[in-house]
Amino acid sequence: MDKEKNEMCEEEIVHSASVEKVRAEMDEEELLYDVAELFKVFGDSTRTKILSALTVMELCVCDIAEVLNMTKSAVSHQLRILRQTKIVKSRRSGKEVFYSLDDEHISDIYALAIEHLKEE
Amino acid sequence: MDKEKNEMCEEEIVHSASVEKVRAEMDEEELLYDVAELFKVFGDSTRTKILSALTVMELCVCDIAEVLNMTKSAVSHQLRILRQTKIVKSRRSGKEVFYSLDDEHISDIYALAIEHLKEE
DNA sequence: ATAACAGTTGAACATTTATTCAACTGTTTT
DNA sequence: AAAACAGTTGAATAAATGTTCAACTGTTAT
Repeated sequence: MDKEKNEMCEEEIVHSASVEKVRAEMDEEELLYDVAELFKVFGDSTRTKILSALTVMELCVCDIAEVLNMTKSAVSHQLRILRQTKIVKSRRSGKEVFYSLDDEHISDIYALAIEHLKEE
Repeated sequence: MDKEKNEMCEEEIVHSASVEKVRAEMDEEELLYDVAELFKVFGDSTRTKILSALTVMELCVCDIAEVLNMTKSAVSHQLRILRQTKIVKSRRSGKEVFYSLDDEHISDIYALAIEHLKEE
């Protein structure tokens, strides 16, 4: 069943040439989903705080919680997301688990955003 | 009222030196909120699709809706977010409103993310 | 003036997601 | 072996967010 007139432009009225050109030249849909997923990870202030802290030095969960003034549980949940996306890595040392940045591309993207925001 | 023992590390056990160093050297909290807000805009596949399409060429709302196979309303809502954050700009031409990329820093960040994802 | 179309907007709805809470694992110390 | 601590995890709750729907504005054509 077709979409209603009110919700979709008529074939004739749409700039068909533009639509076709864009469809041919824009990035693959799958890649664009991945881009969104990647940025989603940075789109939370708890996680940007964790990343900023880890830019300074390696830290255990307890120290991150102390720096952010949050519970270990909340921090751990966010660290799991950062670990799963390969943005941070962890190593155990006795009872403690130390986290550090894993991906340098990520630092570059992060730094570029900071630079952009500071310029305003 | 203090947080419960179970939820916050004891002062003595936390690595106080690390915590102080990180607190002194990490980015300002306000900046980190802004970073998160900026990335949040890229953290949605509808918006990454719109940005990828506008990288190819300027487009009216109707064409974007056609390319993404979405309603004009849904696209317009997302365009508003991109406009408010100064990532895209618009110009009216008759009945149509054309959108294009506004900020080149943004294109750089976007390109860096694409590059990162393509390398894997 | 009226109809038709492009686009916008607010409210409702559905989905996602961050934090809390409680229970759990693993390591060290006594 | 038991207690103590660091960290993890799943379920529940609360908050944020994307899409739909319907009504609206603004422009052009009849």
